[in-house]
Amino acid sequence: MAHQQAHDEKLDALLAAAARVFAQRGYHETSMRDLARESGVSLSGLYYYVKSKDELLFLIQDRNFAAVLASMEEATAGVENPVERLARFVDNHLDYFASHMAEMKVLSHESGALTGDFLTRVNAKKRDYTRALMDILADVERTHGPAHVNRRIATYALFGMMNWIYNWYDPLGDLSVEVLGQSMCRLFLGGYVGMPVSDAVLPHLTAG
Amino acid sequence: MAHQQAHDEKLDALLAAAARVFAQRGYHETSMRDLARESGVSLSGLYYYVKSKDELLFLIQDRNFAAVLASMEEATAGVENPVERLARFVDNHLDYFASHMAEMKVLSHESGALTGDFLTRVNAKKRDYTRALMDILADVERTHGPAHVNRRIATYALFGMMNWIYNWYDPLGDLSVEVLGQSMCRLFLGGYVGMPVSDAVLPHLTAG
DNA sequence: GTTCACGCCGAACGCTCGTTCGACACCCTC
DNA sequence: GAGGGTGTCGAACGAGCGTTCGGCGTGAAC
Repeated sequence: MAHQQAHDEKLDALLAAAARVFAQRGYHETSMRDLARESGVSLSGLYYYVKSKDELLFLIQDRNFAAVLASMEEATAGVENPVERLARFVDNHLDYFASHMAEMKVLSHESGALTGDFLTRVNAKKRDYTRALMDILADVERTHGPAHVNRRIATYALFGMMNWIYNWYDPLGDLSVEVLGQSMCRLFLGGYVGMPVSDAVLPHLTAG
Repeated sequence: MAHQQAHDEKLDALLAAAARVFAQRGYHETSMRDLARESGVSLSGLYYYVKSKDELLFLIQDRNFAAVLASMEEATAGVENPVERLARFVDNHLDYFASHMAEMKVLSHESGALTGDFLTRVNAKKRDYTRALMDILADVERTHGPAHVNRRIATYALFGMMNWIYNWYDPLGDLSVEVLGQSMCRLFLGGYVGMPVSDAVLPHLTAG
């Protein structure tokens, strides 16, 4: 139905605008009046698309988490080599991050702003995503010798270096997201299992 | 003068209580009434110690940044070996972080909430601190072979894995801050200059 | 015994917040 | 052309916000 599609498109645009403002000013500092002004809709008009400000934040977080999860599963599907699986995970994460900077900043920075059912549902996705990386690390250990550091610490350290980029990285600057991904893979793998990554051991990074 | 000292002590207690609440609820979600309730002072009584809510946040950030900066300078003073300097930097950072979890979460999470002069002053300290780590990395490169990744990326990656801990680390859990520091040093050095850190190359970590 | 700064407070001000409500124009269906 | 769902709006509500102000008790200074 055309109605439904137009409705969804407008909601998407609204969420995108909201994410932009949330990323810039922060969730709690942003008023519904700000969002109305920025998205070209009246204050009360917002409530036709969204039940509350909370739900707005939830929709941004839930949709983007779902997208990065799906994208990650597609990127790693069928890849047998654990190191390459890891590289694809990292690449996918940074790639999505860089091309949805505002949304991902909201995801990383405002994760504590949700409550109740909304929080539970987003946390479930977060748990799945974290688990996926941890499983890859377990595979890497199996094939590339013992880990030099605790797996849980390694997992969160890797997420830390990736997610922190919203504090400093400029997608339009001179550092490409490919270099970023390759760098973090090297940094991580070299320390985690002592892998010498100075040479081209990550073929897919150059192959596209 | 005894008056001044008592005043300062009360201000310190107030800042500590405020940092605790800010860390839990966030800066903007916390009202001055919340702080009054939590610190046992009346709402208007707060304004005897502090000019505004903004200044309260600034004082928390500025004082703790100054403390971690001074502590870092003391920890690295006189240490010649670049790798050990790096290890001490990391240890100091994580140590201060773990023992001032609330304050450091405020520092990491609410860095964008300041404006104007307050922002400028905190950013200056942040720049100094970042520069200090970058200089250590330059020394490490000089003595331990060429870097495998861009120095700027490496710097922020290391800060990322360290600062991210406020999202997952429990100082009272079974992971000690010593293990945390050692792990992140290994992780970083192994990937940055290909240093094999599986054996005890970081003497001070076990020596205290 | 008066003075005065200090530490602290209750009450209030003006403002902004998220949300609701009733209404209006539009367009498709019959 | 009547009816009803869809999309949008201005105006208003009650609540909570950061901040201010006048005043009160206390203890040291003279």
